[in-house]
Amino acid sequence: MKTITMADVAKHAGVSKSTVSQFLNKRYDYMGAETKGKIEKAIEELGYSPNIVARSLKQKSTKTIGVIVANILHVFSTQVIRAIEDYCNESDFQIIVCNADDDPVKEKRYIDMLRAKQVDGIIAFPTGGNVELYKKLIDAKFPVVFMDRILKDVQIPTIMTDNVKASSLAVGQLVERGYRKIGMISPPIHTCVTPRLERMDGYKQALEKNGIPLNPNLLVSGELTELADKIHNMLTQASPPEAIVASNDRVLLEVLAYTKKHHLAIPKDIALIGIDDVSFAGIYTPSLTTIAQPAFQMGKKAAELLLSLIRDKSNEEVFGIYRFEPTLITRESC
Amino acid sequence: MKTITMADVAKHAGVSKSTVSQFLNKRYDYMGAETKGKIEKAIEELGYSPNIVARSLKQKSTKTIGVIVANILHVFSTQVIRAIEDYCNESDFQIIVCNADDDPVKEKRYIDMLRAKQVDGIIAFPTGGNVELYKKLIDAKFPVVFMDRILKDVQIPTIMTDNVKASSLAVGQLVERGYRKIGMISPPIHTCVTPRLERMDGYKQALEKNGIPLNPNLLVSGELTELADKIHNMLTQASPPEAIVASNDRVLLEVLAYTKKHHLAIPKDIALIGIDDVSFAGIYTPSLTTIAQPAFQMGKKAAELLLSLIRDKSNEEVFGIYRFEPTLITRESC
DNA sequence: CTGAAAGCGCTTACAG
DNA sequence: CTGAAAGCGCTTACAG
Repeated sequence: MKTITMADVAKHAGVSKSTVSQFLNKRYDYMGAETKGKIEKAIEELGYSPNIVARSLKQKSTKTIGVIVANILHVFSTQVIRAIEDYCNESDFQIIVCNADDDPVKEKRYIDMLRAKQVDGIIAFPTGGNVELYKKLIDAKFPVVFMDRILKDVQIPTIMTDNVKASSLAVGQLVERGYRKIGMISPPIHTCVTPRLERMDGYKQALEKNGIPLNPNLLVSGELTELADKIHNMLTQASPPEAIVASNDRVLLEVLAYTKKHHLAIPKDIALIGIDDVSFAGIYTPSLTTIAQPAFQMGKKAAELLLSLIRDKSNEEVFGIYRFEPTLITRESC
Repeated sequence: MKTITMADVAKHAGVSKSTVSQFLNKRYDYMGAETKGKIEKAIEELGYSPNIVARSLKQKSTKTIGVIVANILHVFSTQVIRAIEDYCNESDFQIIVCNADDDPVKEKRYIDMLRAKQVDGIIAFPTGGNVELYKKLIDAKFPVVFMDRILKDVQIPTIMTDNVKASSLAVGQLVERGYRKIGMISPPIHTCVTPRLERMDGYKQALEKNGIPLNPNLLVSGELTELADKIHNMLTQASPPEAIVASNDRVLLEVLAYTKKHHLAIPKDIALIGIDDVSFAGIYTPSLTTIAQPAFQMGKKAAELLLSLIRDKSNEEVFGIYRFEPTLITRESC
């Protein structure tokens, strides 16, 4: 199976390679109708399809972007990827997906690999462990957009949920329902995972705004595996919370596992609101009140920004943090 | 920012491009230690990283594969992709993800694009609408592996859940629990979506094996949007089922929405088992008995087969259908 | 042990 | 309106 190239088409059509190339790139300006016809026919007959790798080498653009997520298994990442893919597809870009697993070493390997493959840009959920590398990328005017994590002192457009708002929506809803003793459960608070931090901050601010003093005993964070114990301690203390904000979907699952195991009625024994609108929120009993992140809009925006940066690498206007509003979905759990 | 090339490294190290290339490809056989040192130093000093596009053009291998799924939002697809990515990562392959949305036109566009980009192979959840195209690919010895769908008369290795077994596991469990009037609810039955067909067949076979006559009134299939009505009709007929097999996760969600809305107790009013182990199966009340598909193993196998096909394109031994055993996870819903 | 040369399949000024 | 030529950044026989 000899692969057929532009040279073959040119010979078959009786024109030069240049002319075929012009044709393929739709530079018809001065092309004779007859020439066009001959080339079309030759392409058809030979079943020619251009080699984009060769074009990429010459044009120094691969029409491909890299997307580095922490883990494609997370629903939020999946939705973001889907939105990016849809947007890119319209512009004839492809995406290479990488799972960095929150490991800076893997992240660096992927970045190097993507650059070696000459991708035109990268959208990343940065781990926080490669600040210097990202700085080099900006120095080289390599287009990058961040998603869901803020890195200090790095001039890169960043797409974020308004996490403070998310918490404030959650606390606000609980307060409105008459709860005052409101706990929060979060994954481990590392400085690099911005949403966790911001949601915690937002929780504190919202309490204050509602005139509720912060009670450290109602605040729990820890690895998923140790959360069950910590939840138990929190709920069995002298003055337990009447309501809980679950900081994300995985925490919510832990809380639900706990309430099920201990036969706690929601919202009678403990009211509940979760950040992330999980798939089963509507069919759970009771149905779960949640805060939804606009993942699709966020993914689309990330793709938009990246492609605009790819088109104009020195467009500094795009820098900054883009906040997307979460929404409250009221159901029965609080 | 001039990008630095192999020629720059060669000049800087005082050797030829060929020698640098040998070095990069670890063909150290006859290379002097001194030469090696000079090149290493030059690469280091210049911060050189090879252009893989150029290499790909010459070597006719991009170390990239395409993965065409119906929809990355489906949990099963996500898990398969994750497994593929993990496996490819070990072999220094990258994956380009495409969503064909069960649309043959989109599927064809993606296949053409991936080939133009010179990917080394494709893993696809085929729509069934591009049989001729796939046949051409095999004729051209282009490596392809199918996932989750069987296309007749196409010589392509195909990874499948043993769907008949999945249904038989489900029906078996219900029978063991004492149910005889067992219904099944399925998405629309199109011939091209193999799992639906096979699960339906498996259901029928399992009934027969258990000496239960098939009752067409206990068999429902339809679009997700019309399922609520159809479920209603099924459950309010003269002789309704005592137990239901939900053919996949999305159907299960519909059933659950229905039972919640109509305050049906599970399993008292209606017992339930779902194919696909949904994330909330354990924390639902009652917890849900499910049949799990080994998505990760399946994804890994697909990647294995594809890479082996890429290494040896005429390896016909790999053709055939690979069946993976689903497992019963017993919980409380039946 | 290392280098000169050709070539992968395109694109792009430039000449005519 | 079309073609010859150079070049993108590598790899790979081959010669020495």
